[in-house]
Amino acid sequence: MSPPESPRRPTDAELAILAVIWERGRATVREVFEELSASQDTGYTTVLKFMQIMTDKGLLVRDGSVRPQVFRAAQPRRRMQRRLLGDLLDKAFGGSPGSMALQALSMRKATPEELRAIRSLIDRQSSDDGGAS
Amino acid sequence: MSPPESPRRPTDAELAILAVIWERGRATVREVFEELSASQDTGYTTVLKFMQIMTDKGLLVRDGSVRPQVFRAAQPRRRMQRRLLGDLLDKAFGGSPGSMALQALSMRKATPEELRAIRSLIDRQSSDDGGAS
DNA sequence: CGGGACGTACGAAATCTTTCGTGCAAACGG
DNA sequence: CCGTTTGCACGAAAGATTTCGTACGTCCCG
Repeated sequence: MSPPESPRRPTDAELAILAVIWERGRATVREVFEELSASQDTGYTTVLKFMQIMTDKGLLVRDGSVRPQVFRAAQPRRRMQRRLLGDLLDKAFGGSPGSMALQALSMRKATPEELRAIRSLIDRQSSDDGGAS
Repeated sequence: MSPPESPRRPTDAELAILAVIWERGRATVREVFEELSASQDTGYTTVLKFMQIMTDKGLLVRDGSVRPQVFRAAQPRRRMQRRLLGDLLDKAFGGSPGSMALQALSMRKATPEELRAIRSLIDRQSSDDGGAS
């Protein structure tokens, strides 16, 4: 009925909760609360309320069959990352992924493994281009 | 007085206005309005109001000495991009710039020039990392 | 059994964002 | 000079987000 097909973009507070759940795979309200309250000042019922809202929005899936009910992310982390990145790409980077990637990389150092993966992706895209210089 | 040193993060609507101003360097309310109303349904005074708010927030700088007053971005595009990217990096990518860059690049194809720049940046970081202490 | 701790739902206040309407001043054309 | 158009500021409504208080149910311990 209510849960829409395309979940609305998560707000900041929702994203903080999602981050915890993505990390753990699944979590109870208390688990999320414990983890969040370590870094920020928040109340238990506040977290609970958000998780209820997020379930309504279709961001989370709830299993109410067990006593402390457990929640999971409705969408995999990757898909959400992709969405958020795409939004930002259009809104702030004029649709230029290269500029975005460049700045992401210059912000902090990536792991050698990631660098390797990026290089490989770039090589694939470059060959497409066909440039003997 | 009011204009804080670190301007608050722009909202979606504000970002749309900033995008126009970044593109042009400077703009009047009407110019921004014309450009925005081409793609979305918005009113002139709505745009004006936003630009006033953004000036208060320190996102824009206003020159009221000329008749249609002109606005400029208080911060260069780059700095804002960096900020937004940094936010997203922490909130949705677990602080991993590599993962972020990888997904940005796999979303759309970047220009050869950008690819070249990225490769060069990666090379620099790789050598840094692997080498002697 | 009774009291407390834990879990859940709900409502609503407090804020922030988005959108205009209105009032007024300046500039412009005839 | 007078009516129209353009520009600007302000206030306030409508919507979205964030934050809890409160009420209630269940379960466990003594």
